[in-house]
Amino acid sequence: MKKDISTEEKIKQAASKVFVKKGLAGARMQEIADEAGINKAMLHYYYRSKDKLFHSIFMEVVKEFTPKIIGVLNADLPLQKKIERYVEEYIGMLKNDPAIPLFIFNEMKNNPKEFIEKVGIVESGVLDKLNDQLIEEKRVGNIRFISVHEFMINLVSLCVFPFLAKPMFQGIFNASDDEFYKFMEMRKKSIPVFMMAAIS
Amino acid sequence: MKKDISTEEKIKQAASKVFVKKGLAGARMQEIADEAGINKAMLHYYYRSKDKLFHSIFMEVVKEFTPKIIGVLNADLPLQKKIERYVEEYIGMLKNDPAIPLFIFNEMKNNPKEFIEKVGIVESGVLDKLNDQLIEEKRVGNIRFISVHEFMINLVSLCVFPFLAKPMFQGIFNASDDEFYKFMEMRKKSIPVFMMAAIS
DNA sequence: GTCTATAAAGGGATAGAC
DNA sequence: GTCTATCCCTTTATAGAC
Repeated sequence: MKKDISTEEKIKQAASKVFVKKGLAGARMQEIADEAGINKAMLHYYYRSKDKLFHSIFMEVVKEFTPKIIGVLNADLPLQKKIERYVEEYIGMLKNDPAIPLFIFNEMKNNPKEFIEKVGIVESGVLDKLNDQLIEEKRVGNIRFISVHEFMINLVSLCVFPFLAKPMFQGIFNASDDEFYKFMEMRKKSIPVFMMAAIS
Repeated sequence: MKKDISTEEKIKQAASKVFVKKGLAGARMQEIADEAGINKAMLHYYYRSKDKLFHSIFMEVVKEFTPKIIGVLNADLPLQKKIERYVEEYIGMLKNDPAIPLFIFNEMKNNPKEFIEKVGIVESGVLDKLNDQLIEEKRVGNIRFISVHEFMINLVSLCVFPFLAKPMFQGIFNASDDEFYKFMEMRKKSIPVFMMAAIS
């Protein structure tokens, strides 16, 4: 931990690291304090309880993570380019933080209501532009019909699932981290091909 | 809890339910005891520790779950039928136990080595038959080339990911359990279509 | 704001009666 | 085998000095 950043920032970084790795129930305040290079009492001084600290971190992670996921969807790009950029960015981001999806899905499962209330619906309009685009491409005969929901869940599935299954994947194929990331690098190319073929 | 089953069986059922829901770190021995309708001491009488109980349950869940996943792969079926049956069975199974994938991926992340040692590699031959089939279909021109690894991870992604993301999905689209399962029922049809188009 | 020391609660594990 | 009572370590949280 660098000395030139504020204590609160040190706590945030440390807590984020430990919570993402261990989850709420598995994390220890002592471990977070150690990771931050401070002592436990400071954690309670800045955030009154473990729950509050967790909640704060969780929101921060989610809010940093979700906008990146939907940004490209509204870009003014032809469908194929949009898919390519989306996959490229999404997988690139996950290579830096491979544990985030499992973290989010877990804690969302443990507390679905709060999540929805606090993070709020990703405004229901985000898929509108993409929806129009799919309809238009279908009209001119470039693709067959597919609902925007199915399209999105398939696209996200193909990008994210391997990261969720990373330990199993590496176990079964006896693959190192390097090999796994090389595989995902390949998928930046193969997923768009797969997607385009699937809807053409 | 029924009275006509053995205590050990009651413990297994209760522990399985609680561990799958809460994970190892989040589960409480007291909660398992309550769920089983017995007291904590009995848990230690049958399984010396929480870790041992968890380990036993985890192995049981994995061993019951994985064979079903690979069974169809070696069936003697044309590719399309094989995909259809696979998707049908996999999604059908997950509708009964939607929390299993997250449970397995979580605890595998927490202890990847042990998992590999104990569960063992899903023998490296399981994909051979499917691999041959993909090569043959490519040779006769029915499909384009796709490695058996990509094929499998894509197929599994499309089936499993929605269950991992279930809470988020339901939150974003404000969907009830019924609606979610209806959506997955549709996917039993749409995934095979999507897959076949993607590789043709 | 930051520390040490300690309280208070939680939760896994065991002893011992029946 | 099953229970109650209890031990005792772990972990969260607070008090109080500096």
